[in-house]
Amino acid sequence: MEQDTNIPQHRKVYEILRSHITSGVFVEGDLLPSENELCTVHLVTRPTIRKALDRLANEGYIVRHQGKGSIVMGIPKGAGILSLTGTTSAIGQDNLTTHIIIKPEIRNWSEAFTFPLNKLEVESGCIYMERLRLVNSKPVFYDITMIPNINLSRFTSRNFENKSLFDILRKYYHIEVRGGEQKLLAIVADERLKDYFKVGSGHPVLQLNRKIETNRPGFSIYSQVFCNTDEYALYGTF
Amino acid sequence: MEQDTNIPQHRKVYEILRSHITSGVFVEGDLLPSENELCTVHLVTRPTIRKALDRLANEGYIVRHQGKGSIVMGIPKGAGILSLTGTTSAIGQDNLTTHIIIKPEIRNWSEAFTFPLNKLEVESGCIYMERLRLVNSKPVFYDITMIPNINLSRFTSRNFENKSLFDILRKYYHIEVRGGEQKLLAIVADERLKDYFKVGSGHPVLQLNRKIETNRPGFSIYSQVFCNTDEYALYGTF
DNA sequence: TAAAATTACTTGTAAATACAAGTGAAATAA
DNA sequence: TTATTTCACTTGTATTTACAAGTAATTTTA
Repeated sequence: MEQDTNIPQHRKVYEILRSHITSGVFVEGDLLPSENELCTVHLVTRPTIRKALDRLANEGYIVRHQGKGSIVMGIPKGAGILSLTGTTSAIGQDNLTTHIIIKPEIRNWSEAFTFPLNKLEVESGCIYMERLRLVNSKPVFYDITMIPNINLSRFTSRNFENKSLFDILRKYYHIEVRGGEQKLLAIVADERLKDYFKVGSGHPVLQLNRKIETNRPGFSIYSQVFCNTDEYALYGTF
Repeated sequence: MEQDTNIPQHRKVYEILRSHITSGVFVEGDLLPSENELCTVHLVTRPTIRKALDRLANEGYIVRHQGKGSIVMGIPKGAGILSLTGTTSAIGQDNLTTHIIIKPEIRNWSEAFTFPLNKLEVESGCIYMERLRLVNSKPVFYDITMIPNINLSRFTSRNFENKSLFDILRKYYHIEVRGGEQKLLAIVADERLKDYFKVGSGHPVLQLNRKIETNRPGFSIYSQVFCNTDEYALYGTF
């Protein structure tokens, strides 16, 4: 199964400390054991410990202070909608309701919001859906999602009303987001958006085209999000 | 001038190699000199060289292959304006020209684009500047930058025409971007933006308010960027 | 009592050394 | 000629050692 050997020590220490932070053994503000303490605990030398801490610091789990120690920062915040997690976590799930405009259905496609598709993606077709997201009962997001129809059994019959698409992909299909590309524009609302957002002519709308890459090689999710930023600006950290 | 001493060796090597990549001494696909060669050139030992290369690899300037060497990847695409590095690297420096609308000057401030300021920031005042960025001779970005006037000697007399603000902060003041927050909206161009972007009434414009945190605790850079996305969408990876 | 110095920690930098492991070309053997 | 082996070179991991520099509590001194 897992080959303990072959995995470098600094990596093991990193994984252990990281899990201790994500699981709450250490919480924000805590002081990590000193490097020398970690040395004796993990039976390695300081450069090895420091390599593990380097990575944790780089990823934002800890902040190090000369003379004081390593301070735990907790799980690093994502970049909200502008980064990994999708619209749901950008707002806070409480006030977000979802209306399915077009239920997940299988369609043909040849390109996805200006992103080119590879041969397998084109041949497989896509699962297409449209959703309107309301924040405090006001329509704010209108999004079109296209997912290659590769190895996603029973996907179209699932319920997306109150669940995050990404949660479902992770839980049932072991698909996790790794990164992606996005293009951002400001446009004026067309007839459809005027209707959905209940706004007048010439209303500015933020458009976001995204290609979201996953841990499955060659499997990307494509989405186009329109956002009425009148009351809610798109917020993110980086 | 700047104190050579005090700057760690691995940092100096990093800066040198980085500048060699960004300035085109090494181009994409090139093989960097081997670690041992770099040792003899820079008169340091391998761990020091490796620390510099670690950072270059981490930031995407190079990719390392055991047994082969370090391959130059060029200037990392990064998340462009949506992430760390600012507008300059979002487009590719070649086609970007900068017009200074308001030269860096010291002003009073009490808030920064809806971001609240702490007491020290308010008391210190800010360095204020406005710039218009042209991509292929067309005005695309209009940005207002406000930097707390804390320990930035001779800052207002520096030249920002063709240099990245962040490069200057890093090189001369050892200030590095660590992360930040941003708010994104779509608006319609006001009189000023219509004038700068040479667009008509009702033209949609993307507005980006950012608070950019640095390695100096409590020292943040605030910027407001307006972007005409007619021809150039804001592009980023994550 | 209050300021200053000491001290015992912490992380930061750097060298010297050793071996493991991957790569690719040159030398060797079939 | 072709397949194999060897070898020189690359980066990866890890230890040991040493000192610098920042922090904070303690001790000393005024």
